Amino acid sequence: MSNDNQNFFQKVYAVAAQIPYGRVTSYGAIAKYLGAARSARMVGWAMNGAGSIADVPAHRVVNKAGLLTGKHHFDGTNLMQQLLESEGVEVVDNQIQNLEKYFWDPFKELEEA
DNA sequence: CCTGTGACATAAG
DNA sequence: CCTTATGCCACAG
Repeated sequence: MSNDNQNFFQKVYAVAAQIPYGRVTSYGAIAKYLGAARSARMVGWAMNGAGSIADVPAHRVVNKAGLLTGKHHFDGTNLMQQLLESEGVEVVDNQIQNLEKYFWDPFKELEEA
């Protein structure tokens, strides 16, 4: 099908929208789940458009290191961190603590679902 | 079609 | 720890 390309953003939104409360995932994980592990940047970019979509909690998507690299795209300076902390996620210096504890793996969570 | 870009990831200095 | 460089790929103009 030729509509896979266009579905890329939709896929990103779909996965991001399924991130449960108090959980986080990485751009690379989503990208890989979508079959485009090298397109992690596209995931982030998709999140850029996600800012217009309330169903997509972009603040739950961080980089591989659990670092809030995308916080600069949020309204305030530490809004992203506050949102995560509000969900029970420990965030210190823009970095998620105990990432493994909060990490939400689309493969594990969705495939086994 | 070509160029620029980007919220990543990894490597190297 | 930091910055710089490269790859990678899809979208926008």
